[in-house]
Amino acid sequence: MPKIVDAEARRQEVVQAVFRIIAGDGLERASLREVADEAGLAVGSVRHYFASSDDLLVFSFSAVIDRIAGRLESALAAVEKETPASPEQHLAVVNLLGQFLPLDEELAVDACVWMAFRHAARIKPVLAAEAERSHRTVAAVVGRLIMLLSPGGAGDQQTLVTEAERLLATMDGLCMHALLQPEWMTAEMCSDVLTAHLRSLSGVPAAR
Amino acid sequence: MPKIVDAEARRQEVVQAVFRIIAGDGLERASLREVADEAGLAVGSVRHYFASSDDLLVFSFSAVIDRIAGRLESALAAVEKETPASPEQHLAVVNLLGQFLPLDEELAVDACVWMAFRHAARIKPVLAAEAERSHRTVAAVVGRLIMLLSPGGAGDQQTLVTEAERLLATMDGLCMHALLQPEWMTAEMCSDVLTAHLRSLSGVPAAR
DNA sequence: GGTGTTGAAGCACGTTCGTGCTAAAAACTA
DNA sequence: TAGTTTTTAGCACGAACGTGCTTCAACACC
Repeated sequence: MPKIVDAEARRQEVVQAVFRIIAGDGLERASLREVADEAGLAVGSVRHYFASSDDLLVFSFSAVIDRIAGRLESALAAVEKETPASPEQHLAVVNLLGQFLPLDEELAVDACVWMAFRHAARIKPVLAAEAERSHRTVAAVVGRLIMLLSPGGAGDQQTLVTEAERLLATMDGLCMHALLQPEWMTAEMCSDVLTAHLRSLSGVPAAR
Repeated sequence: MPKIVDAEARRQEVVQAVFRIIAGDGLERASLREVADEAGLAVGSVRHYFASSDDLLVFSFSAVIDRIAGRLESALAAVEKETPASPEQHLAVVNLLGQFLPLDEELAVDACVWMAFRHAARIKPVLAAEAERSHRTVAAVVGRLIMLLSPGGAGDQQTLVTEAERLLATMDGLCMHALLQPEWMTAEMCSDVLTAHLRSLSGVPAAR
């Protein structure tokens, strides 16, 4: 049998190297040679775990989606535990939405990588399936959140979908600005915008 | 003197070729050879008008910013002509915000190119200055729009800035989704989200 | 203890990239 | 017509890329 090596752990190490490279130098720099260097391995070793460069990228994309989705769903569970319209629920909602933003180093790396892959997927067909999974997963979480925040759970179905898409767009825009214009879009500004949106949101279903 | 060639027009043709390549195959494919092919020129010819590859990219970035800024400012002037809170003004506002979205072929190409350059600017320092100019210019337009929509022009200064950033983030998020998930974010969905946001916006300053 | 499977490493090939440089072609001036 | 300057075209070089294929060392099992 082989050398004692946990193949799955090794793959995760390589993926972490991919993340660091994308966050620091962009996705186009995530070549096999660069990744191998960053992971402290030889090119042949990386290729032993990933059949091709595309394989490595798709696997990394999938990994970052799983990380983000995991955070979002556990945060959503925390929201569901709180009683509706309570201050505790509001805090849980802010915490959930904060998972989208690059508020600490780990979140920033994931956000960078996530954005890079989603944009790359527009061009590279191999990434398209994962990009769609990413969108579906995150949209589902935001959709459930909107349902929870909608008073009584009633409300027009169409309005709920629209509000979910609106919240999702705002969060993606905030994340983008925080990544690209960090000196303008500070953490405080993010927080202000977020609370303003939540306030605007709670009013809309009632006005219908 | 030279061959009868309008140098500025020739540069614009090359820039158009850059736009087509970025929109179709991504920014990393916008190499000198590809651009020259797309423009129907030789590599040497392109290099005659642009000192380096970076030069070409920076010039193209600047060009797309000017195009977008021009559209926005003329649309903003149209908004300013209408009487506040009138249906005509509302239409003009929707038209202005529609300039952000890939609603037709030309707007889609510009949006693609704009997004690609802004994200590339995070990595490539040569693009940073133009990226900041882009952000400043667009933020100024959106800021003036928020001022126009704020009843009486009064309202807390901080609130206005927050609302401007919120609108900008939402528009960028909408644009992004329309580019990356066109099957989910249709033109109709864009319109719905946009009107929902405008409704939420008009309520906030009054509630303060 | 021998043996075979597997992780790790590296070479070689063809392609593409940016760029410095040279030379032909074209068009206006004298 | 001869000369000058701009435009166009192309070659050559070094670097980086993905990938097929080979080689070496290490460990588990019979």
